[in-house]
Order: sequence, then C-alpha cells, then structure tokens
Amino acid sequence: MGRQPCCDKIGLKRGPWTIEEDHKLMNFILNNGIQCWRLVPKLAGLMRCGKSCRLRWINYLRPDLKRGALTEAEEDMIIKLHSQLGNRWSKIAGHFPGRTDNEIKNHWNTRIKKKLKFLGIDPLTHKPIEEINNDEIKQQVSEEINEKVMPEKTLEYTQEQQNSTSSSSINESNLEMFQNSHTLDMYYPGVEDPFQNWIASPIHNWDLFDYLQDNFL
DNA sequence: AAAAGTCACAACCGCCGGCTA
DNA sequence: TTAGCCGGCGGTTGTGACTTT
Repeated sequence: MGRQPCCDKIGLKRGPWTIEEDHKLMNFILNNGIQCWRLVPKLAGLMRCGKSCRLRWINYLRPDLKRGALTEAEEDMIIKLHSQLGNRWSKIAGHFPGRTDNEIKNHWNTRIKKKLKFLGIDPLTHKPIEEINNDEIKQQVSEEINEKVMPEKTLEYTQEQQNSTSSSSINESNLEMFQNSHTLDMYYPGVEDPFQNWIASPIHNWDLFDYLQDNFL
C-alpha cells in the first residue's frame, strides 16, 4: 500500500492565515527545517493541511522573499520569458530569485496582460493583434484599457483615434503613450511608495522576524 | 452616506509525475 | 508490481480594499 494521506481535511482551518498561525509556522520551520510537509502542521500545532502550510511558507513567509512591486525591467524579463516558456510560472519564477510563481502569475494576469493588449500585442501568442485581424476586438481592448487602466488618457486617446486613419498608428501611439506614463504612479496613483506602505503595515512588518528570533528561537 | 462595481492578490482546487511501502 | 501518497504546478476563486455612482 501507499503512504498515509497528507491530511484528513476534517476539522482543518481554511482561509486567510492569522498572525498567530504565521508565528507558529515560522517558528517551527526556522527551528526544525522542512522534512515532511505532512508533519509540519501537526508538529507546529496548526489546524492546517501540509499543503496549505507549504503554500504559506513559499509564497509569504520565506525570509528570502523579495518584497515590493515588480520593476519595469522585471516585467520586461517576464514578458520575454513568457514568450519562450508560456504559462510555466515556476520556470519563469526561477529566473527571479526571491519572487514566487504565484506572484508572477498574479502580476501577469492583472497587469502585464493589460499592458500587452494596450500595446496591441496578444498576450497568448505575443504576436501583434492586428495580425489576428480583428479590429473590433482591438477597439474594445483599447477602450477598456483606456477606461480602466489609464482613465486620465481616455479623452486624449479618443481624439487621437478619431484623427487616425491607419490601424498601425494606434499601436504606435499606444506604445508612446505607455512609455510616457508607465510609472509606479500609474498603478498606485497618489501613493508615494507602495512598497514602503506595504512594509509599514502591521501584518507585513518584517520586524516580526527579529521578534521571533528574540522571543521564540 | 451607502450601494455597486472593480481590482489585486492570497489561498484553494485538482491534476500530474515521481516516489514509496 | 502497483496502489496511492507527496510535492509541485497552473488555473481559478474568494475576499478585502478601493473607487465610482
């Protein structure tokens, strides 16, 4: 017969992790390391399944995680790697020490896909959308991006679009517009430094690790 | 001021290949 | 040999924060 199941799922806690659970998991792993995820929750005193503990550690608690928004250079690298590897997020994440596959996947789905569509590039094939020859969809995408991602540019772009006669000039103007406005402020308007805000939040305070070492280790 | 809509991301689900009892 | 677990992966969903109406 095979091994024992990793968890029976009965009576196990689900949903967002509490600070107390994070403390327990961190404390256990930093003291004992990881031998078997199935045993981690039991030994750490957590009502979670091993899989959930593994995910929490890898995506959130690992001390070597790189925090903060992905840079433009990182985004460009992700796009390049995605064109070669497709949706192999773990392979892509392997090129970014301290970044997780989940983080890169989320960033792709929420930001980069929109960025590529805005530039007239199909995020699946990495080919120009005009090659797909569907101007109607392209029009919808441009409108959607202007409204949702760059609302301050909507009027300006609409006027440009009306003046434009060639479909390729839409992409060129998009590219220029994007290059001129692609700053952190575009995504986090009014926030001086979202990374610093994130660090300063009580849940994400990395003084926690010093605290843990001082008080638990 | 409150309801509705939107967004970002943490967490879960289910599948797969490799491993093991 | 093989049934079934483990760890890893990618897709999807849930939820809290924020924005718009």
